[in-house]
Amino acid sequence: MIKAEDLLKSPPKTKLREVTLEKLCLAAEQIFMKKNYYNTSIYDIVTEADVSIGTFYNYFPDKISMYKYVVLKHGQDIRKFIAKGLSKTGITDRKKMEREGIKLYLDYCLKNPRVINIIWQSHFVAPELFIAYYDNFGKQYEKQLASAVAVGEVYPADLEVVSYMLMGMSNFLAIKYVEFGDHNNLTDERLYEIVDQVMEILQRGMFV
Amino acid sequence: MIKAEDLLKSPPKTKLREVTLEKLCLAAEQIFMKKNYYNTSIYDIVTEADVSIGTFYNYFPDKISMYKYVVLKHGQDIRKFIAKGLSKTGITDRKKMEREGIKLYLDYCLKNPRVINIIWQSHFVAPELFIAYYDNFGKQYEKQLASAVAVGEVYPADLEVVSYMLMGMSNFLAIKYVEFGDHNNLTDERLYEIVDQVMEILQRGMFV
DNA sequence: ATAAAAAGTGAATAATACTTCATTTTTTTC
DNA sequence: GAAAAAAATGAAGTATTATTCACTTTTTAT
Repeated sequence: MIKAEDLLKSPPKTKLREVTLEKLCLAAEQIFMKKNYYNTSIYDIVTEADVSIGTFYNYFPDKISMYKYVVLKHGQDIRKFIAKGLSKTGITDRKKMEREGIKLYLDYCLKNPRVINIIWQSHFVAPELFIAYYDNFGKQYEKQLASAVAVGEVYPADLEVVSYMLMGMSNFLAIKYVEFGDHNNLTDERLYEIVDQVMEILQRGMFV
Repeated sequence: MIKAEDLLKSPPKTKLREVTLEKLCLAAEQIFMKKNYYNTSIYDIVTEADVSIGTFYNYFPDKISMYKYVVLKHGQDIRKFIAKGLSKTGITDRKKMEREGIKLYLDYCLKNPRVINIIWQSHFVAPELFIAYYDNFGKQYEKQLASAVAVGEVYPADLEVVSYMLMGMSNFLAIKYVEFGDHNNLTDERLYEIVDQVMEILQRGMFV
């Protein structure tokens, strides 16, 4: 299993090294998202980060390693955001949790409008990361669903299929309403309406 | 609205021009899928197509136009495949149609294992195509759902949300079972099991 | 058969960008 | 505060590749 830290030329031990690494990452994130991996030059990154080209190679062995580093970090970020958001509410009812989870996911995408883009890029910049990302997400989903089934809150089913269904739904809704549309126009009420729609179908199905 | 034909340097009027164009497209499709847009050089394409570099520029003004051409053609292909497959069955019941539609979509992805890949690439190679593709697909979905609502086969709902939910599901299942897994190991029975799982949830929901 | 039009060719051009490394600057240590 | 270690620098090397264009070959039309 690939770890973000293994992609660095050496682990940041000093304060300065930490600061510069952070500058580089923020810049890379920014530009990888705005343009894309292949249209982003190292010159672009170091210019935005306000360091020299040599410095870049002081931290990462090559361009692809830096990209992977950023993607892995971002994945951690989303998961943390949702996990924290969920635990804060104290909800245990699975249906309410699902609702809140979808809401939190869309929220995150709204606050970081291009985050899906950067993760989706990995689909063909570094496919193994893409697979690992959704595998991971999916497995966690499955686990939670399994315990919900155990206490009779969710119908027994092939939970792998169910988790990919749910991930697909959330992802496409995020793409539609955050990326396609003008996400500044997406009010909180509208977001709740969308989530409610989804929940209604997950509750009683779509066919009469 | 961008049309595939407008991307050609001139419309193929002679037989020879049609043949060479087809050779180029097949080669490009092949390689764009195996590698990706940015890792594919024009030299790669013309070598596979067994023509010269000059010939390439005889047909397309540049690399991006050729890519767009291939994506647009592929989009037409999928839609035709599903529409034809559906009309052949003669089904009118919306639930059965949905089932068959999802099955056909996964079938298409199985037969063209990297087709999602090439369309998803457009997400950041040519975002306007990506948006148009799903917009189009989604609108058609909506229309069909609307008539199903009219005859009382589907619950009234925000059909835009519903169609993106359905597209997201299908896409992610295709990715999971066609791309991630070893798609040669995916039997027809397993495919039907997956579709049945989906339908069960769309029928009665997932929450007890 | 011949002239004109269409199609094909590939060497040369031009531009971009990844990466290296010898040197300089800054920070830390004693 | 001097020596050593860490970090930063950016010009130069190397490589790739999209695109052009003057020329050749093939096809079509008369």
